[in-house]
Amino acid sequence: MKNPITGLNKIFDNRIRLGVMSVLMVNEEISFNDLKQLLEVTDGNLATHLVTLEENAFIKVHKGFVGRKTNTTYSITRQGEKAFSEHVTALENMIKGVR
Amino acid sequence: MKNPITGLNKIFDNRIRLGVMSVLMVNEEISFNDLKQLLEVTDGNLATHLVTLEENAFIKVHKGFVGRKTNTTYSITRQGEKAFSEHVTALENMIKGVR
DNA sequence: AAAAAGCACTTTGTAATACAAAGTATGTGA
DNA sequence: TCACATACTTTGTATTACAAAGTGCTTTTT
Repeated sequence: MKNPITGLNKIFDNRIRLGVMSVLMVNEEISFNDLKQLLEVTDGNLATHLVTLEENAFIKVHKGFVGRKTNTTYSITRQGEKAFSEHVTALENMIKGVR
Repeated sequence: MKNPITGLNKIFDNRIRLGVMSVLMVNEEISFNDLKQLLEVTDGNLATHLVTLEENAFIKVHKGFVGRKTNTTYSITRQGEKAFSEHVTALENMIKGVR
């Protein structure tokens, strides 16, 4: 028998970071506020998790405007896609064993 | 768009507890030592995670012997199967979005 | 023009969590 | 008897997560 949790990325152990990444896999970009509402987190908490993801080069930030209001959006990077995809593969392999 | 991380069980956010559960989904029972080697954790750390799972009634403990040596084994409970299965379903739903 | 509000943070403080290492109880093999 | 194994428990520390409050900038409201 093999260790079922090898290949899981520690960054994605956290559910909020997991949520951010899975949203960004299917949305080209999403705003700070939309993310906040979608994941139901406080802004400070979301901000720190976004910093973690950015420090790992998994996401990138775009500061822009909608009309005259500031609007920061986030998108996934190549590395982010790769890392998340590998994490999901590891999850799939784990699940394969149990289902 | 819906929150992709609803339905995830917080107990299974931790990778070691996730590993224990996924092992117990496919093995009727496993010994403390085998788990320890499989998941590559220290005994103290494993013990605390096993306590957490037991407190949540997700696993149960059997103290026995192999020959004359003590041998503690763990198995999954009905509730444990249900909770883990729901967690995996939530993961699958999340993955469905991204794959 | 002043006040209030929105956005996207940053800072601060605290609570929870994770973990290694050391200690313990019980029993075994040499 | 002495060292070793099992399965913990205890202790201490480091890391993490989080809410709440504060900040700087801009816009909208009055």
